[in-house]
Amino acid sequence: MRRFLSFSEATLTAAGITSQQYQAMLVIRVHPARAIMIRDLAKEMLLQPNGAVQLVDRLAGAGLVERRQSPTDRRSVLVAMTGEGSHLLERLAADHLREMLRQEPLLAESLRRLRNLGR
Amino acid sequence: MRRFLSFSEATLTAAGITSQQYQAMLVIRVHPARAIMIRDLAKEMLLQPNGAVQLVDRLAGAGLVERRQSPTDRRSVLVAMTGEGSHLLERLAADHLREMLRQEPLLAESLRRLRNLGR
DNA sequence: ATCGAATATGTCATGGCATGACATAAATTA
DNA sequence: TAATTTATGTCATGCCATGACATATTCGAT
Repeated sequence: MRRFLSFSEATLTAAGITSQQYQAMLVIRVHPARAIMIRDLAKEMLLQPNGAVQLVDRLAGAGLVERRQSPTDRRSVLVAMTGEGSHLLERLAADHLREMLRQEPLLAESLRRLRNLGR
Repeated sequence: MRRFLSFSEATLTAAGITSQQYQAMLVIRVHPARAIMIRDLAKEMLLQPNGAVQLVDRLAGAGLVERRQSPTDRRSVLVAMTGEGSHLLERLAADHLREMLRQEPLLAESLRRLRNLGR
């Protein structure tokens, strides 16, 4: 697990973003409307809402995400990917899947050993 | 994976330490002499040496770890667990193993799905 | 034996991340 | 309409990690 996370960290650093920013983009991407309220983003990432605000600040500052007005609630903000953000996310997700598949046998073996420990 | 890490985070927060601090203690505990040079700690944790210095600062500040003079090299410092640190580590490691075993079936299932994705 | 390079630790400034405490505006409900 | 709740945001704080740099010690080549 730690090995995979380490690969992930390196890949993301090279792309100029962090793990949290990547996770946030994944959450947005997977969301039905391709846009999400900050409150919901916070919930999915197990953060306090104000932490999510600042995460979105940084993503927006990097041009990967943009804030839109909600048509139904003037309090809330919808966060959506920019073209640049989408493009980057696709590339990174593909890299991650490839690496995950590459390391899958090793992880399976660790899991087998763990299972034996439990007996 | 994220679910387990989330459990880990909560457990560690309740104990008043962070993930990095826990990892560092594990590395020290596993080391042959039960003591480690800061340089080697940095290597194992994939950090820059100066980052490890500050991590040890915080652990020492919390009384979980202590610095000792190396008998062979006056430049270097040996970091070892205190009694308090050892005690805490044992407890946390047991909690983690228990939870890992509890979530093992779920992880195995995810791995199966991943393997199918690869075909 | 000594001088220069390499090594080990440490300091400082910076930036991302996350929290708690608090503030503001808009929506809900009583 | 008044009180409450909700959504976002600001501020101060602390951990984490980095790059740039400093100091002390050791090692190696001459």
